[in-house]
Amino acid sequence: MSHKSPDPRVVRSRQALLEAALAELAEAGYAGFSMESVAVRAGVGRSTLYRHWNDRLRLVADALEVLNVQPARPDPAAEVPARVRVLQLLTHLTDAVVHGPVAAVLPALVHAAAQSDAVADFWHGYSARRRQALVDAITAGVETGELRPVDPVRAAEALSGAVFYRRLMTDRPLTAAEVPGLVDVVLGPDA
Amino acid sequence: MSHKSPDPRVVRSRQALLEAALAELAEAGYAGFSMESVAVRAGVGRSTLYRHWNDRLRLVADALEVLNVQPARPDPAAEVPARVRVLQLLTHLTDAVVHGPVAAVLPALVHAAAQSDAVADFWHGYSARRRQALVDAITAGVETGELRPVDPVRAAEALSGAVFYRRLMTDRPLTAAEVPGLVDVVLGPDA
Amino acid sequence: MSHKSPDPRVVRSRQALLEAALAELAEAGYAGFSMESVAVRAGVGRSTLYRHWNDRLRLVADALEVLNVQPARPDPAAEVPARVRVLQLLTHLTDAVVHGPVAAVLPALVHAAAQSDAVADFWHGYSARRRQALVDAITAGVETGELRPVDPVRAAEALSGAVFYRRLMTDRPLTAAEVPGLVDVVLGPDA
Amino acid sequence: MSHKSPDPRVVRSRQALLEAALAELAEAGYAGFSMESVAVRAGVGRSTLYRHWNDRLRLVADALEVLNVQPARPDPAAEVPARVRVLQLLTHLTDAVVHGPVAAVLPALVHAAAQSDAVADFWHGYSARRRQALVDAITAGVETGELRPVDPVRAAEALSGAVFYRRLMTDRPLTAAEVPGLVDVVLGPDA
DNA sequence: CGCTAACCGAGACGGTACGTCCCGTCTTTAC
DNA sequence: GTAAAGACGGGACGTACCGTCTCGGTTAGCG
Repeated sequence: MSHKSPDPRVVRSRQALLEAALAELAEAGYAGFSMESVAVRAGVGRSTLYRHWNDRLRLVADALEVLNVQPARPDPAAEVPARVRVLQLLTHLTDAVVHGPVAAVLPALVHAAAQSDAVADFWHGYSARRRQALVDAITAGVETGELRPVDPVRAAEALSGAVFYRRLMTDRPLTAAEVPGLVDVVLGPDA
Repeated sequence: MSHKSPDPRVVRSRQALLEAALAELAEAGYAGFSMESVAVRAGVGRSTLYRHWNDRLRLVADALEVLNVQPARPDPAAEVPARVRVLQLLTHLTDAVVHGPVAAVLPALVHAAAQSDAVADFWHGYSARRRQALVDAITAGVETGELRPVDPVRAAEALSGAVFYRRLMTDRPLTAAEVPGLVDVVLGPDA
Repeated sequence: MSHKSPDPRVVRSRQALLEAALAELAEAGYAGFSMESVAVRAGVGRSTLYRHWNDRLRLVADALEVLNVQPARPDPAAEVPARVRVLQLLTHLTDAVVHGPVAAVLPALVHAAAQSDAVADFWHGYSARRRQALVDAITAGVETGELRPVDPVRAAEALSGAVFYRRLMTDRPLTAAEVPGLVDVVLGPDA
Repeated sequence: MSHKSPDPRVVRSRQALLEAALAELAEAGYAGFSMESVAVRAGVGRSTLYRHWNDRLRLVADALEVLNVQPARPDPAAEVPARVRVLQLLTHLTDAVVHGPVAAVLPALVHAAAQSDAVADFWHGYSARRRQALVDAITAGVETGELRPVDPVRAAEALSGAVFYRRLMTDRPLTAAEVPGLVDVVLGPDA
């Protein structure tokens, strides 16, 4: 059971590089993303960068893992109504998709995922986890009869989809004010 | 009365370059899009390419215009039920998003639109037109009472959004078989 | 026996181009000499330039012909002493090699002559004519006994050579004040 | 006491590039001198060339340093008569100017010196050193009374000048057979 | 506590693509 | 019918990064 304790220098370098990569991604976009800049930004030799990631897309994927923080699971005792929970989640997504750290990188991510399996894995997993929270909330609402009996998976896709659609295929991303109307359409109007 | 007929050489070059640019975009994505490759692909001198477009993004935008073909408006006399019309449109989109000519450039397009206003204009306009057909169909259905009274715009976004969502944020694009289920969720189950 | 009367436009173009070529040569040197610039300078289409000269070196050579004006032959009745005549010629050369129109072009000419037979022909001929005046003067002086019995050809080469040597192989071209000293060395001191 | 030992790769590249530059200069002249060709000739990446010299003229100047080898000073004990020494030097020059390594680059050198101070410094220095040997020999001869009392500097210029003149301004460079005649003219006939 | 192995930065290396400039040839249009 | 305009393929320019590599210099942790 040898605990290969990691060299602290390695830890330091990796950390600095991941942060630098994220910053570079946000600033320069995915096109325009330069390994050189990342290394400089991190105050690290270019060779050190390549020692840890010889694939720029893996670097990007790893850097994005840091964003991979789930919105807190609801306190099961909190007994929030399903519809409210859905509104919370969607409002959060609506915001994240415009102002969050992922926002800056979103179009690049969509593109990169089409080029690299590693990025695709990350991105699909990330999306799946986000979506799952929505599915759970809808499922709960359907089970308690609070919501009409929709297919929760399909409904979650429609709801999330609308948010991303407005962000990526139109010039006006969804606003918080429009979220209730969206929920009405998919889950039925508030009783 | 001068007809300023354009130099045929110019016509030939422009055409070849636009086609090449589209092919390059589909194959290499937006990052990885190389002016050099486009010129070679078009069998045209590199300087000729730069003579016509010294901005890669304008080239991409111009190249995409070729995709800008309207789906035929429905024959108003055809009297197709609204739900069927929606299913037709969505099934077509589901397919287009995976196999159509746009499919190949879709992720690149999303990325490029984030970099260039010209590309964004094209892409948003293109999406808006597609969406409008859906909005029209839903509106008609709601007016005749055939569909439940949803906000047609929101509904169209949810439906289109789901299709793009599955294409870009998951590893399993929506299949034709899943379309009816999706429509059930948003427009209510078939009576 | 038709006298192909020359198109006046052609005359005009040729003239403008030759002047422009000379100016360009003086300004940009032989390296840096651009056909494009010459055409622009002459206010003439680039194709017009190539119609008349498809070889840049021929253009240069032709442009230089304009400089090919002989210093006036001495009035034979003027009876200038040979030594004075030599001093006149050398002083003129000393000046021409620094301030004259040829001066600007001199190093380029030497170089170009090594690359192009056409330029070499011009340049060698030009030099020969200049030198001949010197040879004639020296020959006359030797014949009259005014100068010591030197080989006039060799002497002319030594005198001219010294002037060019100082211009091209040192950073201090020969000055007018140094000319008499030079003549002393080659033709013997003034009696 | 750090010996900052130079990277052997750098040494190798620089050496190869300098040789290639000289060869290119000899072959293509100064105009026609192509950085690209130099890199190819040296079997070195183009970027490596630019890493070391981003200025073509500095490259040329550096490349010429290799020619900068002094002709052996005469053995002072050798007691060669001044006239013989002069003949030796001039014959050597006559040959060097046609067949030597400098010969190949001579016209290019004259031109390049007019463009670049660095090249000019090299070239003028090089010429000065060559000339000095001649000046020394003549001075010695004048002091011993072996030669008539000429200005040694002027005489050296006339002698060297004649050699270069014949090489650069005529189509028949001076031959060894003509050297004695030249010396006769400048230093007086052999007693 | 000193040695060895790893990790480090610096940066050279051969490349590729960039966007610009000019080449010399050519076609088209205007006078 | 000639000239001007300018498109064409081509090639070199000098720059920026790429990903690989060699180089000494440090630093860590094991023995």
